Amino acid sequence: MRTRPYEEHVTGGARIEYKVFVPSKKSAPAPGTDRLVDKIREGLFVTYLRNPMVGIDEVARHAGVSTATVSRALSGNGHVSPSTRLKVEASADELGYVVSSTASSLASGRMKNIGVVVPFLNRWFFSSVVEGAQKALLRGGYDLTLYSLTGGEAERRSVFEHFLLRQRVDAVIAISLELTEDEVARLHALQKPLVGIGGPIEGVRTLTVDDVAIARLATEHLLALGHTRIAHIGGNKDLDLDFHLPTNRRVGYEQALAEAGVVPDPALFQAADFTMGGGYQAAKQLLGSPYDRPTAIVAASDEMAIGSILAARDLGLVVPRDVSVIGVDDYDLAEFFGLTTIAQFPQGQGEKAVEILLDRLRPGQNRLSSLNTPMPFELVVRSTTARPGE
Amino acid sequence: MRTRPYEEHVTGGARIEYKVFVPSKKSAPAPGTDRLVDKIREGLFVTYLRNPMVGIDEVARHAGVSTATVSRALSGNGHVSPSTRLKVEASADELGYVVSSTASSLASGRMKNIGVVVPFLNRWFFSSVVEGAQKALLRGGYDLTLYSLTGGEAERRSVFEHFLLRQRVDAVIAISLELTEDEVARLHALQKPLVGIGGPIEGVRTLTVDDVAIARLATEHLLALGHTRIAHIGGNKDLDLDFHLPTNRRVGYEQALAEAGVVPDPALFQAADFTMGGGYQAAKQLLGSPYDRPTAIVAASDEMAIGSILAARDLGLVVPRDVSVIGVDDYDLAEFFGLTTIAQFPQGQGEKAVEILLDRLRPGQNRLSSLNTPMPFELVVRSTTARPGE
DNA sequence: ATGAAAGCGCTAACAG
DNA sequence: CTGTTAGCGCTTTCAT
Repeated sequence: MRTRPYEEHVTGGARIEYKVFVPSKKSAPAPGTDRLVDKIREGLFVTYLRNPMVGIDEVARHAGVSTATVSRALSGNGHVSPSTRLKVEASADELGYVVSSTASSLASGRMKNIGVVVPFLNRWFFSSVVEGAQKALLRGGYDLTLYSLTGGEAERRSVFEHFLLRQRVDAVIAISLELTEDEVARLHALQKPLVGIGGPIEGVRTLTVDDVAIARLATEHLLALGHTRIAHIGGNKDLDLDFHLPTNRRVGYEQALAEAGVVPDPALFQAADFTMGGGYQAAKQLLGSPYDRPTAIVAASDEMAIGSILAARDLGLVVPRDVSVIGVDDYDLAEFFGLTTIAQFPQGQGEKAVEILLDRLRPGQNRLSSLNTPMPFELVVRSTTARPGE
Repeated sequence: MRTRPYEEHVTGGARIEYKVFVPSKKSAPAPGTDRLVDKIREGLFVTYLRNPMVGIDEVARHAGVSTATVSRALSGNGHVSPSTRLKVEASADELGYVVSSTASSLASGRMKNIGVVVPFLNRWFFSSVVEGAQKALLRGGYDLTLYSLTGGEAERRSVFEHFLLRQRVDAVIAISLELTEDEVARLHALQKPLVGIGGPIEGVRTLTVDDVAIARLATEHLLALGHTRIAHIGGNKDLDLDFHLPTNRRVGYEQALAEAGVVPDPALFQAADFTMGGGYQAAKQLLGSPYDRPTAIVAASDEMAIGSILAARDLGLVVPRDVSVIGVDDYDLAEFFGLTTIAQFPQGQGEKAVEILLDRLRPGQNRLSSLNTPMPFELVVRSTTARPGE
């Protein structure tokens, strides 16, 4: 960018002369004159319209110090006397100086930016994690660059072979991604911290919920209420995106039964796809039998649980009188349906991941801690579970 | 970054010597040896583990040309003979060269990154728009930096006063944000293209759906089926985040009625908060009256429409026999509930916004086109609407 | 079509 | 605690 003319990037076609922002007190604003352009004419924006073009040297000159001091004062790296710091901050403020992140990054090697990779964005769990991460990053002054792998294999490759390698990010968070060895290798080659959420990845620091324990807790809740014919709606194996989540939840369910001395009945298991529609179908199947039907259902996700509730209603069964239902997630609609569930805290997971990363990024803090950090979960009892009818 | 030691950033605590990646064919891999570390030892990764540290000059030397030529060949800016281009590309590939985005940005002024600002991420509409934008950006080689304003006023200010000004983005997409004049001014001061999705912002190029027309279409569908007692569940005024969306949809509803010679009955309007729970309450209210109850409901969102369906069921009414329901959005669960709705295409909106922006960013293409681009919508007839009972 | 060289705007040794 | 200065790794003019 040598001689890029100042006018080239004017937005929206409305050219505004930022340089003429001097309050013109003489002409009192006509009443009702509150359109943007008028306000600008009135100079009302003069205090906060900053010119992104002022550089560190102008600030230095204005404050009567060297650029190095300005850098130190504004970034907090290195020692500056309180008085100089104040001077510099005042100058920067007055001139509307904002550091150029590219220049800063090139010189320092820090990007103040982290990459977040998700399989989809359009699902409650993922968008919640991202939201949590975003919030935590903002607090730390970091940007979040999002990579959603929705577009299939080609897109995925492009992200891992290109985008993540551009030296754009200080670290990477991979959410619910079963990374291939190839991808892990690339990420390691980046020499940047990496944390996964959702399932152990070999050689990667990961946040996981204990899916076995979750399912066990859900089942135990039902057992404690007196149920013994407890069905389970879980996942089919080919739901690859979440590790062994379906399997683990099934194991937890069976463990709880076993501990209570109940023999799991294979007829009481149904596989579904973690959606409401899937849960609906599965539940219809389960609840169809009028004699030997289960008195309770443990669904591996809230969406499937809600589907089950709707299926029960359509069969003329009353929840929880005729059948109790418990889910996992505590998602958006769980409360509306009064669903008893095991809450996970995806926002918290996002925040935690960021916390770990920023900690790692802080110089000197090279603690490696454990490779696997367990995340909390919690039984939330609402109104879809009760003691079984006599 | 002067003397940052190479080892400082090793990930996950597992130090791997990338330099020893020479295939050691002699020792045949022991059967079953497919752990990552072993594969690395076997040199299997040698072809695609790229060293992010190789610079443009190494490539230049390797290809026997100047760095300028490498830059031109790889970026596509400026002319390079086909043969040299090939040579350069081969060298880059072989050495695993990836341009440093910071250096490139600093020199060129282009960031290859655009900022996307959303009020929430955790809602179907927003995450869908973002997903669409992401996909389109990836195709164009751009990164997406996400700013979710979930955290309230302070966070919002921080984004507009700080993050967006760091010269990080080439352009900004603001989704469903009623920007203050202050914020618009700041964004304009950035001198970067800006497009809004969801509602006209003064002086900003915007993509909007015609909410009046949408509601009219929905209402006309019901009218055409023979309904005349048509209720509307809309929004209360203080749903500020979406411009005059609630009002506009109500206007469209009333227009359609008027055109059909039906006088809108104020008793047939209910305000709700666009959620399922809100729609449920509102519909109970509407459908509670046994005599004069509406035969159809136009809900301003699918979630409220689904709430209405559930309310109808709970009142013992059958949809669509006793009451027809139509929504707006065509969101996730619409299909499961068989909901007739007016589809919007949020992904398409995201893609379109990106398209406009990238077009603007292309040198020479300073066409300003219209300030307001209408987005498509479409009636999707499913099974919650039918002719009214006799 | 290609090369030489001057920056882009900042940071961090190093010296004082 | 502060200033001087040498880069960070590219892009782009200008000259050839």
